[in-house]
Amino acid sequence: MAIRQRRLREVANRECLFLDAARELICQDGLLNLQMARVAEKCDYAVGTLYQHFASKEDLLVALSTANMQHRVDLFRRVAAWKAGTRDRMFGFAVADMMFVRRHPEHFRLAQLASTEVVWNAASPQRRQTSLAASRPLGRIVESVVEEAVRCGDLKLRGLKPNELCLGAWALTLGTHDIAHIEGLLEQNNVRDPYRLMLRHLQHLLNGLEWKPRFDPSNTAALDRKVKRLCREVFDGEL
Amino acid sequence: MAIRQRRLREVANRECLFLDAARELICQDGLLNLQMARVAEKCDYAVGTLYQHFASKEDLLVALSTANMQHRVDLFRRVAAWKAGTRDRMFGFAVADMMFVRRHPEHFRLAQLASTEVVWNAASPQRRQTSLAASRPLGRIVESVVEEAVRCGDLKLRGLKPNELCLGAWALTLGTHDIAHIEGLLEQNNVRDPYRLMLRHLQHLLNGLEWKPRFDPSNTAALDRKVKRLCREVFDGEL
DNA sequence: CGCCGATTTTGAATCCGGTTCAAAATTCGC
DNA sequence: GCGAATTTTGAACCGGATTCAAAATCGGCG
Repeated sequence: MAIRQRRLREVANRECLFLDAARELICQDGLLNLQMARVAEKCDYAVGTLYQHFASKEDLLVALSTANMQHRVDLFRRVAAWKAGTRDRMFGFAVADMMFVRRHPEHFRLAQLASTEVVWNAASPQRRQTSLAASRPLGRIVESVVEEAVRCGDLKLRGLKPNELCLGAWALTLGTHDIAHIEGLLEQNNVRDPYRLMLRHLQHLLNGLEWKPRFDPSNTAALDRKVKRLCREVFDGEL
Repeated sequence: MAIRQRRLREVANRECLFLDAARELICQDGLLNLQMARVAEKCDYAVGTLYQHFASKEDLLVALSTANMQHRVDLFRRVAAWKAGTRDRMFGFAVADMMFVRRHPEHFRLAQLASTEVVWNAASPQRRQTSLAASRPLGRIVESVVEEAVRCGDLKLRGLKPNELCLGAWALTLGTHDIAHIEGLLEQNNVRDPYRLMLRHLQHLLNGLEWKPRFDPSNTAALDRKVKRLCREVFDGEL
C-alpha cells in the first residue's frame, strides 16, 4: 500500500508544479492570457495530464486562488499571536490583509475573478468545497480574537455571534479592495490612499462597536504609528 | 445635417436594442452562456453590425453594466429627496443598494464580472471612460447628503473630505455583496441574513463617525422599522 | 430619375484556445 | 517476463469570438 501513498504524493506534487507554473505565467503575461496549453508545456507535461488534475480552466483558477489563500492565513496567524490588545489585533488583521493585497495585487485579481459566478460555478463542486474549507481558518482566527475580547471585557456582543460581528470589518476590507482595483475610479473620485482611509473607517467601526480601548481615528499620526508598530513587530519591517 | 442626427439617433437606438437583448439572454441562459451571435440574431442583425457597436464581448458587458447603473442612480435620487434626517438618508442609500441587488442579482453579478481586470481591461478605453462617468452621479448624490449633514451640524468631517467619508459605507456595502454572492460561504460561516447585518454594521459605523442622531444598532426591532418606513415612503412599499 | 462614390451591413470564413479521447507508454502484480 | 490495468500523450475536435471582402444601401448630383 506504500506504493499507493507514493503515487498520491507524486500527484500532489505535480499539482503544485502546475499551480506554480500557472502563477508564474499569470505574473508574466497577465491573467487574461493564461492558456492551459502553456501551463502544461511549461511543466513538460501533455495537456491531457493537466486535465487529470483540473476539470477545466476555471477549476484551475479556483484551485490557484485557494492555494494563494494559505499565505494570508499565515499572516493572520502571526497577527493573532501578537502580544497586543484585542482591538489592535483586530485592526492588525485588516493591515495584514491590506499588505497582502498590496504586495500581491495579482492574487486579489485572481481571487476576485474566481469568486465570480462565471468562474466559480464552472469549477468542480469538489474544488469549490475545498476552497471554502481553506477559507475557514481565516474566519476562525478572527473569531477567536473576538471571543477573547468578549472574555476580557473589551467588547460586548450585544446579541451578535462572533462571526456576525466580524462581518462588518470583513466587508469593509473586501469592498475597499474592490474599489481600489477598478482603474480610474479613485482618480475620478479624487481619493488618494484608499487603504489608509479604510483603516481609519475600520477604527470608526470599532468605535461604533465600542471595542475598547477607544481610539481617535482623526489622529492620523497615531494611526500611522499603529501601522508602523505592527509592521515592525509582526511583519519583520516589510511594508 | 439633420440626416446625420437621425442616423445618430438610429444607431443609439440600436445600441439599446442590443443591450436589451443581451440583458434578456443573460436572464434566460445565464451570464456564462451569453453569445455574441445570439445577441445579434435576437435583434435580426448580422454579427458584424453588433461589432460596430461593441469592440468585443467584454466591451458589451461593460456597456451593459453601465446601462444598468442608471436604475441605481434613480433609486439614490429618490432617497436623497426623501424628507428625513441626513443620517436616515445615508442609511437609505445602503438600503436602496441592498434592495437593488436583491431584486436584480444578475445586475450585481454582471457588475462584478465587468469590474474584473480581465473584462475591464478588454473593454475599449472609451467604454471604460463612459462607465466611470456614469458612476459619478452616485458619488455626487451621496456626497451632497454628507455636505448637508455637515452644514446642519449632524456630522463633523474631522479632516476628511466628503467623498472620503463616504468610502467606508461604500466599501461596506460592496463587500457585503461580494460575501453574499459566493455560494456556500455564508452557509459555512453560519450567517443567516448578511444584509440585515450589513445595515446594523453601517449603523455602528455611523455611530463611530458620530453622525447624529445616535442610534442603537442592537435594537433590531427599531432597525427593521427604519427599513419598513423607508420602503413605504420611498420605494412605494416594494420590498 | 438614374448614376456613382461613400457608407453600412452582412455572414461565411478564420482563428483561437479549451477540451477530448484513442492510441502509446508505463506501472504493477504475478 | 508477461498481460491487465492505469496513466500519459497530443493531434484532432469543437464552440464561439472576431474579421473582412463582398453585397446592399444611402445620399448627393446632373
